[in-house]
Amino acid sequence: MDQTQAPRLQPAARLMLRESVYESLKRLLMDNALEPGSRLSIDGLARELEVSQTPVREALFRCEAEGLVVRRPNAGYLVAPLITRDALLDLYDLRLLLEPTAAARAATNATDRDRRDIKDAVRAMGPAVHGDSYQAYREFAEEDAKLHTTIATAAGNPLIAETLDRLRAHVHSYRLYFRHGIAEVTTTEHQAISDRIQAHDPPGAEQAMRAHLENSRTRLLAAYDETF
Amino acid sequence: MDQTQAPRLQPAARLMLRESVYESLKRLLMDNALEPGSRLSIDGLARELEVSQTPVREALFRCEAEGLVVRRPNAGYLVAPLITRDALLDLYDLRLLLEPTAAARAATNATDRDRRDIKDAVRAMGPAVHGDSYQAYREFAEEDAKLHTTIATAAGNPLIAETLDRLRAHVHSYRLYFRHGIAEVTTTEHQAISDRIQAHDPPGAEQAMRAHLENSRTRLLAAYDETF
DNA sequence: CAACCGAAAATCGGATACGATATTGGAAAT
DNA sequence: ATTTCCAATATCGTATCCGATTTTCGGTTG
Repeated sequence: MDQTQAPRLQPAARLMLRESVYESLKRLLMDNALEPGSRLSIDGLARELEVSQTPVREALFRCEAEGLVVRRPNAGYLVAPLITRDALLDLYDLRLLLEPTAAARAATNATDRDRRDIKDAVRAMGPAVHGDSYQAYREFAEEDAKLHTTIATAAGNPLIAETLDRLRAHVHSYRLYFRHGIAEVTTTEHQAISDRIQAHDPPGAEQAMRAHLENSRTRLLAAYDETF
Repeated sequence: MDQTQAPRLQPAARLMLRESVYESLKRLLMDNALEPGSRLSIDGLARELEVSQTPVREALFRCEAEGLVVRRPNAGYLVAPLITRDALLDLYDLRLLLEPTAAARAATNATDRDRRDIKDAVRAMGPAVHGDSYQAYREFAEEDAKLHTTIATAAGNPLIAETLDRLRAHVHSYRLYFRHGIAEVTTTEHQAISDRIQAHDPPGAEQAMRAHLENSRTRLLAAYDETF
């Protein structure tokens, strides 16, 4: 019964190692633990995370597809730079095409379950602002993303929700606010959207969402311009 | 100077092997050379394409992200099933949210270069219909995708063009038409869109694009219902 | 002193082999 | 005919090696 093999700290963790590496990397990136523009060496990450290179490469591959890192052929990966001002405007432009419509549809199509989820998501965001730490804002950003996703899902076309998720708007704003400092948070705008959806008021929901996005864009641009 | 090494047929093809594997796989999938739902073994593909497993795994990873294949954890990959009728409706729903607006914007924002590209793309689609083969329709589908991308790009917000590309609408319709038989092709609708953009007529372009998408949806649904 | 050049070091893309684990398909048994 | 069990097979991750390219760094030159 003696172990002739070298002892394994993690005996072949069958829990989808590539996923956990991806999550670890994403967290490192989102928390700005890695400076935008700095290099990401494959086996450096492998050593740091104590896994082999295979799952690291797959995680980087995925992050590249999501725009979190950029690849230079035969020269490794870099942490993706912060979103530019122009790209930020494009992002909100697209959101303004999709989300007000989604909110209006949610006001008619949402199931009771959907409406409850939306109400819960708004309520969950109140306490998240308490702490002054980055961690607190991070939680807020995640809750915010969840609310918008819930509304888009309630609209009835899953493709719209997927498309919005893919924009990772909350990642960009989080990374910006991280540099600028904690932003004030407006629960009232979210409350207004939820109210109009609960009231089965499509035009109201659409308008509330549009106003929220436009205000959000203004706040984020102000943060951007103050930082740079 | 004698080569003690075994001769290499492709001396370390530095042309990004993962890319070419991805392209090969995508072509196999699009041409329905692989039945939807059938299994895709990693080293089976590796042997067939005469590469090692490493680039195959990365190509499959990418195809999974694009929805061309589906993965069952610890049990390999399957060729993704054809799009469902509901998903087809969702797809056109989203396109109708984005593309008419994009066409209207293109009518105002397009540069001279953009307008020329659009004109060329429409012109290129005339001859492509000639052959009766699948190959001919494949070329048409690619040209069609290019036209829509060009218009979206001319609208000025690259994020919109990316979003539309990611839907891979032409892949879905190609795979459907492949099963159903060759569909007739309407160049007149494309011509109308191009005309309105060339004439700097935003409402006209928007309307022409909307009509085109609605007709396209009708045609594709008819093909779908006849097939199943 | 700055700019350029070339060799060494680091790193990437890929190949290959191997172990552990999970799935699968078929034979045996109820 | 349905269930159980087992062997074959495939995936996922590890470890290691290789050629090619990129980067870095030191030295030479204008």
